[in-house]
Amino acid sequence: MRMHTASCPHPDLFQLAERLRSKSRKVTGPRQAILRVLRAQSHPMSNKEIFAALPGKDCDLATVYRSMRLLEGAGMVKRYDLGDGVARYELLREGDDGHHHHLVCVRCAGVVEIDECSMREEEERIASRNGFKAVTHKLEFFGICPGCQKQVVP
Amino acid sequence: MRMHTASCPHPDLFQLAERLRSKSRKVTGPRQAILRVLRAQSHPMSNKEIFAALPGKDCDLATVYRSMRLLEGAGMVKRYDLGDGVARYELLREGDDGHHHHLVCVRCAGVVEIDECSMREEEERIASRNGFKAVTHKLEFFGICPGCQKQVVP
DNA sequence: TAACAATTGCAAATGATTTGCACTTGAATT
DNA sequence: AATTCAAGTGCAAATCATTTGCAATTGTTA
Repeated sequence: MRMHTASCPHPDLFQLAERLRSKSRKVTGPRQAILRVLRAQSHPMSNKEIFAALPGKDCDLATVYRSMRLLEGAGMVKRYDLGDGVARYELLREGDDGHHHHLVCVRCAGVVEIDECSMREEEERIASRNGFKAVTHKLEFFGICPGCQKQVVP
Repeated sequence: MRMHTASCPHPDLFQLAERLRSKSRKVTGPRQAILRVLRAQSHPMSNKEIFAALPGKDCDLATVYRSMRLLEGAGMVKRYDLGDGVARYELLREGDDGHHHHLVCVRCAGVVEIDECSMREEEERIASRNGFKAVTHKLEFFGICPGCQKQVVP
């Protein structure tokens, strides 16, 4: 299934490579291949999905795992947890913190990107009410998508 | 670390046992022990934590896992995902769907229960905007608790 | 109290993710 | 262009949380 929001312009590969180099990280073949895969998707992808989408067997699955952790640390991708115990990643644009949410279909696992987030006030309220600092949140929505609503289920 | 909100009256063991029997589930030793442990806590507990809190080695860890899944299916506990890949459970009162959120300290992992939830409208908005039905959400907050703010960190 | 499905313990199987280690390979430097 | 070496990689084995097969046990019900 495919449910895209407006295509968002991902950074080009050259820029991505520069971002890596600027952090004294090598721009290796596997990393380029992985970034190319991520650029082609606007939805979160799991390590396995990324691995499977590599055109030639460009690298080992372990390298995908390592690369994603590195890219996350470098602030180039953001990790999301969509409820099944699997990490998923989305490429970030420079300067973007990637804070947004997802609407996941519980039947087909299709994902819709939800760009607005109206939780800032709520965070402040919760922070001050409980004496916490630096309050953030994770929020994901779940439901049944239009396509799956038509499906007959037993 | 301990951060309790007002103590909430958990169902008594007799009532819990009845709820099990009414679903033709056996009220076994391990299950009673597990329910006793859950009753003593008002914060989500992982399977391991529950297992460790069993007074005598009342049962196998696998049995805790199986029991928690059963209790979840029976609507007697609710499962929460607090961001580390570990399932945690809280006992529910009869008729309560247990929908609420948590404020988790990223330093000490202490948990504060957040009882209000102002997301109903947001759910509706997101449902209608995207043609989804039965939209729900998962939301958890993270921050630094008062205690940890005082700690000196390198 | 017999009869039986529901439960349990134990060990082995999963599935996602990480890691040890010896072998490459970018990229900065001669 | 060749040298150098930390960073990166493949592969296999190790972890961690969780599940499952199976034979033995135990609530419940008749």
